[in-house]
Amino acid sequence: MRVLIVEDEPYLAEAVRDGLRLEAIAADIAGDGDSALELLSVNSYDLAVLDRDIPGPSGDEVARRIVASGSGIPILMLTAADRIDDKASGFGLGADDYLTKPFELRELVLRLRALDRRRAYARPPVREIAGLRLDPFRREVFRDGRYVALTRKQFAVLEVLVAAEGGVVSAEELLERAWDENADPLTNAVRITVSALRKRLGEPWIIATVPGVGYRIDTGTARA
Amino acid sequence: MRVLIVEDEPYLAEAVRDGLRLEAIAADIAGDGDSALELLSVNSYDLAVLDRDIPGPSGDEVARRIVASGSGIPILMLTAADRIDDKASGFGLGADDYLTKPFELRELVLRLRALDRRRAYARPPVREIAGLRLDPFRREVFRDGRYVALTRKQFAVLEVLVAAEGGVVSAEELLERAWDENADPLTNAVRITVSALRKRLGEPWIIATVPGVGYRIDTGTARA
DNA sequence: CAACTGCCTTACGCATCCCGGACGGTGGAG
DNA sequence: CTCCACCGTCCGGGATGCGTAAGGCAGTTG
Repeated sequence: MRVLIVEDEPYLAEAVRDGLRLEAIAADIAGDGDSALELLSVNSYDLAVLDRDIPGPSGDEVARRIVASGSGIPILMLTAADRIDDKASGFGLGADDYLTKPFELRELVLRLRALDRRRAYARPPVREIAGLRLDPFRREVFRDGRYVALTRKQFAVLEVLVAAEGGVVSAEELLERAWDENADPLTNAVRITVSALRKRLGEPWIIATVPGVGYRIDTGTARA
Repeated sequence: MRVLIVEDEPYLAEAVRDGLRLEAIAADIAGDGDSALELLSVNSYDLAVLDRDIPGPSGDEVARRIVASGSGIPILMLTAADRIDDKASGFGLGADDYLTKPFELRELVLRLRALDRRRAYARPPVREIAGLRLDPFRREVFRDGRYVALTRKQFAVLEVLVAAEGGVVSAEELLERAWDENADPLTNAVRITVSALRKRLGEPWIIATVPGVGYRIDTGTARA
């Protein structure tokens, strides 16, 4: 489990990190909103712990960005006790849990584990590959962070391709997985759907054709 | 915050009560198991502090009853130091925390506050998502802070959708959860209710249709 | 009993999706 | 160069699924 801690007070942040380390939870620290957003874009985290009151973009703003990114990373908000009335707005921004300072490290760990479990069990994993993010639970697809509306068949086909993690999938296999049993083997439905998919997902094209074999998600490794 | 103290030694009980009062925590005292159960049935408490060794029904028995009542009131157990080996059994009976005598008042307060926070988290009576606030207990719904009157069915459906936290819920699943067993599988009651819900909740529409799949709360991640 | 509300079935309009057919483009083999 | 296999894309009709209006039935209230 890997966590991003966004907290502007170094002493507190490091104390939390050290505590989490004992629980085998890896944690990175961002001291302000900008570095938080940068770290989020570079690394992949399972959870985010956000102090609301930080330099640069506020904790609220960072939370909004995380939610909008569609990554589905759960957020635990930290706030000073005297601002507890902000609780509603915190949840409204997409925070999944809330903790008021001062808090016990033990409790933080419990909540983080709870959030991680909830994410892991309740939701099918969000798959990411080559700038493509596919959320089976919400049935949403993002290309480079932008939402892409897909039809049912298009989503089904893309789901199979993404599940293959860049491996080649034959037209027959696509037919078998994304269509029901009684599909005409010599249909060109696959070609049409793939064509539509490419168009919807925009350029650069992310679905590569392997002549005579099938299709695969282009992860860029094959490009010169 | 209101706490029930179950402790047969009057001096200790009152010392604790006075100490808690300074922390703005209201406390009632029960000297034995029977009066504890009576007070629990009459008043509503946020927490219970139980001495294991009391006259009448034991602390263990009282704890069992509290858990069985389904009220979800967290329990902090007190025990003499020489019986610390009972710790496991105490937790087994549903105690949420544990303290051995003698203890410092300061520590008791800290633990009570922690328990109260955890309770607030463990069963959030109010769910919030995307500007929607839903109170299952009072059967009330607010959209952006404004009250919205809903019928029973409408509320039930919205409850399921909100519980899914933005995930897609199929019409079948809605039927299964918001209607009783004998629902016609090919009814369009769901569509009618969703339609009415959308109208009641006003614009912008907060329930999105995922064609061929189901419905979900629109958290806004799909726009922008 | 009358009026009302909540709830569901029937029915219909409408948008969208899906796929067969046809056509054009491309690259390799002869 | 010509042929051919394979692939991408446009078009149009049929099918599907969704939204909503209208009416009836049951339970509740005054």
